[in-house]
Amino acid sequence: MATTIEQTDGGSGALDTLVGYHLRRVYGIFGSDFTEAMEGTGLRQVLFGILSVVAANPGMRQGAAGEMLGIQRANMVALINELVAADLIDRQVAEDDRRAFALTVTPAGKVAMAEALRRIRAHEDRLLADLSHDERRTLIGLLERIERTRT
Amino acid sequence: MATTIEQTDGGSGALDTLVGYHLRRVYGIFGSDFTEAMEGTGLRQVLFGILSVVAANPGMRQGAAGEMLGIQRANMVALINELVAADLIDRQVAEDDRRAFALTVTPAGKVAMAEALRRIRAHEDRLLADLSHDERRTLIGLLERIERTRT
DNA sequence: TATTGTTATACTCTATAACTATA
DNA sequence: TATAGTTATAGAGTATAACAATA
Repeated sequence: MATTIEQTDGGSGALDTLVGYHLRRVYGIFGSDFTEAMEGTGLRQVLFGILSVVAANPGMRQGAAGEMLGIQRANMVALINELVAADLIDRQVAEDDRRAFALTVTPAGKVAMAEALRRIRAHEDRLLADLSHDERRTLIGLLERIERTRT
Repeated sequence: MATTIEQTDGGSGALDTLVGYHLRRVYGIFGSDFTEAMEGTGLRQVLFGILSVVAANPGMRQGAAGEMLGIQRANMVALINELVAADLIDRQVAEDDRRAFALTVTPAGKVAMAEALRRIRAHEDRLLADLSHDERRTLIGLLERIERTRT
C-alpha cells in the first residue's frame, strides 16, 4: 500500500520494482545453469559466443568478432588462443592486411557448436518452461529494443 | 529464411535466437550504465542491493541478507565491512545469538539510499525510454516468472 | 600517424575449503 | 554436531596503458 520504502516487509524492498535487479537475478540463474549445461564440453558463454559469431561470419577479423560481442581487443587474445589450442577456431594472417587475423570455425568447431547448441536449447527450455512461445518472443523482443537504445 | 545456422550473415548467428544471449547483452548495458549513474556515491550494484534488503528488513542477519541476494557468506564479509566503514550500515552482535550480526541501515545510509534510488530511477528511465509502462511491467513480470522457476 | 594484435597488470565478482566462536 | 561469520585463495570477467608490426 505504501509508495515509499517499507520497513520490515520481509522482501527485497525497493529492489523489486527495478528492472535492473530482476535482470541481474535472471542473468545469474541463466549463467550458472549454462555452466552446468556445458560441463565437459570445455565451452563457456564467451567461447560459445565467439564460435557463433565466427561461424556466422567466416574469415572475420579477431577485432571485429570482439566488437560484436563487446569484448575488448586485449581480452580477445587469450580467448582466441584457447579456441585455437582446442582446434575449434582456425586463425590465419589476413591476406589483405598482415596485421590482422582471419578467423574461421574448424570442422571440429562446428561439431562442438552443434552439440553446445543442443545443450543450450535444452537449458533454455528448462528455464523458460513456464513461458509460452509467444511470451518468449515477447521477452526477446523487449530485450532487443533495449539493446537498440544503447549499443 | 533458413532455420539452420547461416554462413556470412553479418549477424550474431544462432546467438540471436537465444534468450540467454540477449539477457547477457542487456545485463551488460544496465551494468555499465548503473556504474556511471552511481559515480561519486561509492555505491555499486551489490552494495545498493544489500542496503535495500537491510532497509526493508531492519535487524536482519548478515547471512540472511546474503541469501536473499545470492551472495555467499564468505563474500558478504568484505561487503559489510565496506558498508560499515562508510557508516551506511550498523552491525551489532545479535542479542539472541552471539554468533550472528544484526544489520540496520544508518541515517547516513538512508540518505545515501534515497540519492541512489533517485539516480537509479533516472538510469532505468533512460535505458527503458523506448518501452511503455505496460511493457516495463510485462518485462518485470516475465523475469519474475523465470526467477520463480529456479530460486 | 593510426590500427591490429599483444603483453602486463589490476580490480571486481564469484566459488571453495578450512578455521573460530558460539549454539 | 551444526551454524554464523571469517580468512585465504583461486578463477573468470573486465578494464587500461604501453608496445611491436603493419598500414
